Amino acid sequence: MARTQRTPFVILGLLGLSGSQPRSGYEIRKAIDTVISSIWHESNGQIYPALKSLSLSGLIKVRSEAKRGRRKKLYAITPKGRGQLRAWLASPVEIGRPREELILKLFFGSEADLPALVRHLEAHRDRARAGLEKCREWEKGNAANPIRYSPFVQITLRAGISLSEASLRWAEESLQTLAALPGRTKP
Amino acid sequence: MARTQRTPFVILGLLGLSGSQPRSGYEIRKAIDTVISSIWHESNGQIYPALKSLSLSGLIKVRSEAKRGRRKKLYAITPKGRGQLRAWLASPVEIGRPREELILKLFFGSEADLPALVRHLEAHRDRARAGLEKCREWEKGNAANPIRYSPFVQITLRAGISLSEASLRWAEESLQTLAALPGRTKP
DNA sequence: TTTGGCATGTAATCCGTTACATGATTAG
DNA sequence: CTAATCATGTAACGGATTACATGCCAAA
Repeated sequence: MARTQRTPFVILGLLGLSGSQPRSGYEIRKAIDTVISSIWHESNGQIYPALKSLSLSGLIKVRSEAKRGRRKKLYAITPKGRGQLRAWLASPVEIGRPREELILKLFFGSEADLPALVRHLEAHRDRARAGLEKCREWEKGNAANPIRYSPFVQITLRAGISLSEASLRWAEESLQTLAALPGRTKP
Repeated sequence: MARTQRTPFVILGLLGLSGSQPRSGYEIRKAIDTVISSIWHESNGQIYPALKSLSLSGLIKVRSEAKRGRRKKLYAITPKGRGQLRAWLASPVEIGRPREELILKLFFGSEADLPALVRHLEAHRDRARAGLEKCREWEKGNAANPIRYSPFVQITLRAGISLSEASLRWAEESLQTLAALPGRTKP
């Protein structure tokens, strides 16, 4: 079998966050796409089936609600679900196999045209910059707020900052290397 | 459809490397598992079917060889294949959706037990250290060698070093943060 | 009235891994 | 002799994305 499915645990994790009320599938999707968007991604085709199977296993429980005709299913984590979540959180992190397309394209760079590689690196640099900016704002917002993030969330934030910074520096440095290559006129 | 398949291009890239003679599927597999192991991964179930379809499309050509009874198929890139490779190398890098299991587990850290999180971070730190060491040795070997790596390969090396370093620093820093948490006795 | 956000879902399809099958050769 | 390495492949399965289907509500 391939990697064990992680979608259910992301859902359990979000529903288990302290001080979180029951959420609908739609809200779970939104939460993934906003608060943990730079850490994790899930599509509808994963979320809704997972919600169904989690209910069936008794790890979450549903409460249907009709808010002015608009149907809505609110899910909450059960004690059993919280147990499973804790077990997963304690289980070893599964290491993903590397698939670094940018690095691979650079590795084959001798066969490629330079302007394209430059474009790739510029795009990467811009993404790193944007990511870094986002993390820094987050951190600043946290520092200003009397209610601080948990140390755990701060650790994830620091990861984003550290890695974005490294990524950004590397991209800038590499762009300079490419610019200095023979056959390129200096700007 | 999902992401466009990249296996064929990895194969084309390896076969297209300047100064590379025809290789067998087995050798391609080995090359992936050694020289680009920290960048890319492929399994047999991907490689052999890809070789077949690449031959059928005329992007690579086969030459069967029987070396003392042991059958062996040697593949070489064709001009058409090189064209496709160049086109792919120039096409925008497809951004993978984030799936950072370690970061996610830390994010949900309030629900987890601390010793487990510490184990996760230690494992991560060790991996980062090992990766960094490997990159540094590579770089040292290169500096000592009169025939230097291409600037492109050096760029990928620098990426490995930069990111491993950042990863390592972050892990060490985070372990200290966790160690200082209430409920933990200082070592 | 039409656009966009809320809301739930399913089906097709594909990428990729695991696991297995098969067999020759070489080093210990 | 037997274990490891060389060597080529296939089948089953599962995880994940895309794309589509459906419908309500509010605001422009």
